[in-house]
Amino acid sequence: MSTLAAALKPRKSPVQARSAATIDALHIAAVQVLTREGLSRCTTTRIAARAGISVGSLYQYYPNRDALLAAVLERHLDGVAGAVDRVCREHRGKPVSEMASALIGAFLAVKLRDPKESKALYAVAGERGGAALVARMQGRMVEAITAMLESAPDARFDDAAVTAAISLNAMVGPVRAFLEGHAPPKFEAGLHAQLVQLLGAYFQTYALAAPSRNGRRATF
Amino acid sequence: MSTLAAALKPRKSPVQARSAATIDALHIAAVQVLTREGLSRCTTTRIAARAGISVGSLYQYYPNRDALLAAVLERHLDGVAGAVDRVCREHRGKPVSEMASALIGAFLAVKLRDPKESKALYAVAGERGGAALVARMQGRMVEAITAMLESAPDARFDDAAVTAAISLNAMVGPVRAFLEGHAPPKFEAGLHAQLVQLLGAYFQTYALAAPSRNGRRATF
DNA sequence: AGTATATGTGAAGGATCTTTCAGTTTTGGA
DNA sequence: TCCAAAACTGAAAGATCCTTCACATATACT
Repeated sequence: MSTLAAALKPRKSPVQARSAATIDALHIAAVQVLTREGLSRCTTTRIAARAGISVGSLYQYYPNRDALLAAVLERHLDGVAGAVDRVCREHRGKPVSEMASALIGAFLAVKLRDPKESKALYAVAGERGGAALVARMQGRMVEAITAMLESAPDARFDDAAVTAAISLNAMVGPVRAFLEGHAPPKFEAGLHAQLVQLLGAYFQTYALAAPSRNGRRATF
Repeated sequence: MSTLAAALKPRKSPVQARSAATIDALHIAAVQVLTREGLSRCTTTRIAARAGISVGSLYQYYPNRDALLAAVLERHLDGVAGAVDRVCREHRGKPVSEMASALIGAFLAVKLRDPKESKALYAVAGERGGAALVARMQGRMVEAITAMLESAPDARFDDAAVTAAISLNAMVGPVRAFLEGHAPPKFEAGLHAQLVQLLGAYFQTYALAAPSRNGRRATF
């Protein structure tokens, strides 16, 4: 384990129920301060105050500010990656159009469950510790999507990993734009449908020629 | 003009050639410090030192740190939006497949011209002043793409603005993932081709039925 | 009840950062 | 050459912020 990684690890684990509640309060407060004040003003003092505890308590569980923020981000990303993992496993062997629809549905569901949290954590994801976490989680998701794609009965991908990475990020882009507030008003209403159309069309590009239907291997 | 907006405006304009050089040096130094130290350690003192000038000079042109960073971001985004504006105007009336290819080519060209700068400025884009700038530029680009899409002879979009916004961000997502380093190794090689395939397929989804070719109105 | 352990407290030291301003140097033109 | 305007300088004041630590309180268990 590198020194840098160690510097972001939690300091000690909760034993009594009381401390678990404290940690929860810290995570919630961190997101709140993040949304209300921004990353630069998201200080340990403010987080602790909002959580209703003292700064000292914060430092019993996290060695520094970044470690706390990283923990909050990790919990969030873990939820997202978990959801993607699950759908991908559940849709192996299904037609690619179903894969697209299911993947998007699951991703949107987790990301939009708590939009404020999702939005706030983008700032953390850009920092030193956050970038590494995001990279790890992206890897996990790409792996899951890749495995799903390779199991498609109606398509063959020459490099499923690349297709998976493109798909994931083609989905991430619009969702992020929506969460961050850049986006025309009618954007939200059509988001799900448009993403399904986008990924659906992309996947069909790799479709195997079907005898009865007029599916075709499109080239651009 | 709001007080907040005024607080991010440059303080005075360069009169002699010397000061224009100083401002350039500041912008370059800001990006360098940003990449080497990260946003939180990207301080006025460090930027000035790297630029080879004193802190006082910095404050003659920008009222505060955020104003400088916003100016750097604005210059960058203006370049990107300008490039997109241009291609979109040049490809009105062309088939959608050409639109997709050209749009992606232009976007990739500006964004990858100086990858370090592009990457570094993501952090700035997330801050208070940056978000507003990004929103403005996104609006400009979406407008340009919308106009282009509506001029397509071989497709009809029921809501071109939404399609434009989705397209833009479906492109932004993967490019950002690449620049930030989350991405499998073979990602870069296929990035351009894959994006063309992605947007091309998406646009074809709105294609008008062509009498001679086997273009079809796909539904998912 | 008594004790060991877990948890919580918050003032204060030390480290940056931001921003100002009184004074110095450079430039362009008379 | 000489001066007024433009540009530059950098030490220092003021404002946070991070983190620690000596001490207080709560909990679980005997």
